[in-house]
Amino acid sequence: MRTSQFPLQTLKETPADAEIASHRLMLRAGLIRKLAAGLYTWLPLGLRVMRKVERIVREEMDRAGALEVLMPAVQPAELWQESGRWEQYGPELLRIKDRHQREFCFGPTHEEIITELVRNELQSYRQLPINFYQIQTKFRDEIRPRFGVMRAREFLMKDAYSFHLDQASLQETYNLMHATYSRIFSRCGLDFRAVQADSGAIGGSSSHEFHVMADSGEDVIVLSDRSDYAANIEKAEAVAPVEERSLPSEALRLVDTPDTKTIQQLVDQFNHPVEKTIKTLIVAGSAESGAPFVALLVRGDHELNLVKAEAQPEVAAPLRFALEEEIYQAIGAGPGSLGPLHLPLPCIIDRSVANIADFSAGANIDGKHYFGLNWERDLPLPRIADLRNVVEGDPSPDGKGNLTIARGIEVGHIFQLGEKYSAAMQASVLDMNGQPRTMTMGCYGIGVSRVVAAAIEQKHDEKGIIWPLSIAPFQVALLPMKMDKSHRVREAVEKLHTAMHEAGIEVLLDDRDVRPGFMFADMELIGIPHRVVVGERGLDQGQVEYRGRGESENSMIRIDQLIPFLMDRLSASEAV
RNA sequence: CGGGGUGUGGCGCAGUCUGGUAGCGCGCUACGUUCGGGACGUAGAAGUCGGAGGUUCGAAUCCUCUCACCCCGACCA
Repeated sequence: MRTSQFPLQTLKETPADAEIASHRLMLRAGLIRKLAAGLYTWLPLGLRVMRKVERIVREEMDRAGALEVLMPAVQPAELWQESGRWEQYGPELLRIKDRHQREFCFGPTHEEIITELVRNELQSYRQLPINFYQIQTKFRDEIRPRFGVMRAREFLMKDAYSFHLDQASLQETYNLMHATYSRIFSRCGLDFRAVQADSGAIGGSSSHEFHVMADSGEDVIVLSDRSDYAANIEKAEAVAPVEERSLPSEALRLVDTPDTKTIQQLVDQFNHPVEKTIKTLIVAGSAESGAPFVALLVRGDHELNLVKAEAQPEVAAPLRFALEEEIYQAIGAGPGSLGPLHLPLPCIIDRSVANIADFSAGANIDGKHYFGLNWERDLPLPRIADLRNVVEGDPSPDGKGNLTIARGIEVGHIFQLGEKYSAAMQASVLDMNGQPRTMTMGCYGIGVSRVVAAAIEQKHDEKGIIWPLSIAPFQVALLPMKMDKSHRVREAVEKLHTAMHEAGIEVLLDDRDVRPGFMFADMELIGIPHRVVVGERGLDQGQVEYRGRGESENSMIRIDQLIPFLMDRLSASEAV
């Protein structure tokens, strides 16, 4: 390919509304252009990258025995009503009507559609297990689309759905998909981790997310320093402290704290250790709790884990924090003065809260706190649960090592759906006894367009993108110096271009009439992994210059050795 | 949804407070000089100032409505 025939729509200036590196670079390198909030056009250069990711995904899914299908993007409301999600899904579901006023949605996911297909097409257990996948455009009307294609509304996704007669078969395919995803992201040249994830309301025994490691990632993941334990912080268990709770050593006292509304003020004003403070959070109670509100207690230096909180039977789902007026009405004191003693609400405390002695908490009277509180002396021990986010240094839940915290970009998610959709939509096959059996399902997604952004987020420098070879839009940039003036350079470059082409190398020849610095800057911005410069200087010695995108020094290569040299470089990183 | 902000050639911005008929940089076109790390000169093309209505002799600028986009808010006890 020649740049004269391939628009490099690069920008020298940084677009105003791009906040993170990948978004900026995707715009500057001319990979994408925004049409509207969360909607992007992929330019030729960007599409080449996305197609490469797609191809890797497709090859590995095929290799794992999955079968490609293509389902409609627009889906009838009836199927969503059947699964119950027409009501459950909020405004994120883009609902549309056709000319007959029939309701449809633009699919954010395809469980209903594949289940509808499979219940009609499959009749026998002999046809199971089976795994269908597609690579297709999804639409989710995100509250706040941002970061370019990282969190866009319209995006390209690979989604797969497997169907099984029993859990053992599902587990087998699940494991296969786990391995397949690992191969996919390895082949994409990314530093990633598979982490245990919350399977949410869907249930099921197992769920893993695949994260590309990057400091700008929106997800917090925790890793053990001594084992392969890895989990999303939403899921990571904060294990109970092993040491016994200390015995009470202080007397209970009620203290005037008129200017103490926050934990920080309590710590500062009373020189009180933050580990001996309690945060009392009021959330809406479930029908089961029998109370309008429920109190959740975590240590002052800890954060409530929303997923864990919502999972408590006493807590209403979705989780809702009480408003200030509601707190006054229910307790008679405002936030900032709440605590477990004389609290007229059901109470659940975090494991670490159960373990402190001589602690402080609000007195449920405005402007007053208790100090020297002790469980089982001053008040009974409430129900104990794991409610908090783990923090750096906490013991790993698998008992091996301590936890470290990192950030990641979720690019893949696999989970076991069980019978949620197959039961609701009556998708069954006849088993070996001729009896109908509801199929059990697995579901496996990869955000293809997000992988492109995540790769940039992980691999870039101040000059631009540094593509992993396997997903680079071109493998080699071929840059002639003063081609217009020098017949030798022109001849040499044309010969090399042809030779590379014949060797199957994806080469981009920069035949624009621009100054060298311009070419260098553009090729670095768009991140071509290998660069070959042909100039009079080198030709005098029968040489050309080579430099890898991540390198800072040139190597001189003899012209007749260039193709083998490049082939060597290209195959070195092909191996997985 | 609540709060804040921005809409002016393809991109980045000034001009708006204090009304007088639109400007800068990048990019683009042509020619010339240059050219191994985003060159320079000369000459050009390109904007109903987001939209609608109003005030005024006159509106990018003031008023009303509206649309779009961006940022913040989902831990606070």
